[in-house]
Amino acid sequence: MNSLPIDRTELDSGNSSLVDKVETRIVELLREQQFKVGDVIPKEMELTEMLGVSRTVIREALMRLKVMGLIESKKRKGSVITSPDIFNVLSKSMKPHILDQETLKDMFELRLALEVGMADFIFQRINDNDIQELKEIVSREPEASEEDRFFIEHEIAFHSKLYEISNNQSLKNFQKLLLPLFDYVHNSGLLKIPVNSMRYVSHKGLVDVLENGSPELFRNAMRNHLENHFLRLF
Amino acid sequence: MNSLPIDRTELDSGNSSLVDKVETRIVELLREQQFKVGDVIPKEMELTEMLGVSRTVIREALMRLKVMGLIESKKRKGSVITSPDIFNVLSKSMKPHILDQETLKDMFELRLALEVGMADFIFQRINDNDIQELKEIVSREPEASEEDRFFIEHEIAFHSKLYEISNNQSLKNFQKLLLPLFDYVHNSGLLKIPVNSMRYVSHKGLVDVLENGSPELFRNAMRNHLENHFLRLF
DNA sequence: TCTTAATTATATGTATTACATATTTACTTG
DNA sequence: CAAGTAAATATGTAATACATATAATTAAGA
Repeated sequence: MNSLPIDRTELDSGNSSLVDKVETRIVELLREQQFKVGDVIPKEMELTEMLGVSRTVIREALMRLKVMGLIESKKRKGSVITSPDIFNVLSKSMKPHILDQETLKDMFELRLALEVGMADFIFQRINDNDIQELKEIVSREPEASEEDRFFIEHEIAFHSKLYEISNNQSLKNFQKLLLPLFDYVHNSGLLKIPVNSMRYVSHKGLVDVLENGSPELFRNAMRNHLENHFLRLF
Repeated sequence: MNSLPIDRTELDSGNSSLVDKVETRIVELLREQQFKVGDVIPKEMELTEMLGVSRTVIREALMRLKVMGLIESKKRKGSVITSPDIFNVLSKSMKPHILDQETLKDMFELRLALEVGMADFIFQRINDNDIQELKEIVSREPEASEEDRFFIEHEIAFHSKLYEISNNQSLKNFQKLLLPLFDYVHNSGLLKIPVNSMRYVSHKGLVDVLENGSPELFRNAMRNHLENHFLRLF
């Protein structure tokens, strides 16, 4: 394996540092050479020689790839290509206290859109066991207007199960990622109208639709179930 | 500003390196001290003293925060807190040639769910100008079954406008992020049935619903419009 | 011969030091 | 007082040394 040294002339530069270039170059390299998940990439020292920069720079570039989830490094073994768990990556920058309000609101909306829109996947993949589980979850729910904290827990349990049924790992991860944001958004005063725990369509109602209805009916039911959230936004 | 040195005892360790701990500690610090967007954080040398580790380690930790978009660093000035553009962060790890097939499929599904689910936001925020623009886009579309490349461009133009109407920046960024994936997925042989450019509901049909219909009708129309994509998945 | 324990080699992880570079601040000089 | 120049400062890059974990190999023991 071979490669030309990094071009240090400041043609494009002004904003791109040496590490920037090296990072880009390494990613190019990995693609050119058709590296696949599981392959070990060249050692740090090999890269320093190939690109003609110090190990410090190589390490910072590799560190970035690591943070992005593109590689994992192990002592003695070197670094290997990994398929990034992109939502895990995202979760790293999801610090509610740092995200600006607009983004928080955006994410909140995104969640609502997803839950309404994933009806077809749920219907395609749901089985009798899932229905049973959902019924059990519903049966364990307390009567309306109990402990707030308690209420939210059951809310999460139910909706998490739906994500699970979707059998879409990225979607599941996305939800896990969004959960911590909700508390924050709920308490941030970001939404206009205070929360109203009365729901137009209950969890039980949703299960009924899942059992006997259609994706179309479910979308509408879910939309109604989330009515309060939508109202708070508009 | 003050802080105890990092605890180097390998209590939890086994997986967490020194940089891991330092990274966590710095984020804690920023939260404890209520740092807000725009604030400059302590200099690298201050941090080395505060935490009792080398500048190398501090730099690697800061580098991570930089990659996550939590800070930006400028020479002489130091590092300042920034509100992360989370989808820009995400785009960094979105290398289609590295993502595994399952994730690609997941993302494809995620897009479909979003477009069906965002009906309420579109309806809430659409205005007459938007309708006009959409009509113009539709009027510029070629007859069915023309150049494939051409067809896709118009497809993108139309759907991008919908995201725009949603007035949700994160959603827009998300779409921009997903676009490059589609070519890849389309050509990857990942989906079962070949693409069929015939659509059950046309773009013109969608605009009609936007003008005279309801969110509910629009969800169904969009679901039908995307029928081929759903079919290819199931 | 096979299993297990000790040894070694290797690549990443951490530390230290030095110098480069950009940019703000302060100073000098006309 | 303005303009240009020098100093100070914090990040960026480099080089080197040692620490540490672990894969690979070899040696020991059953």
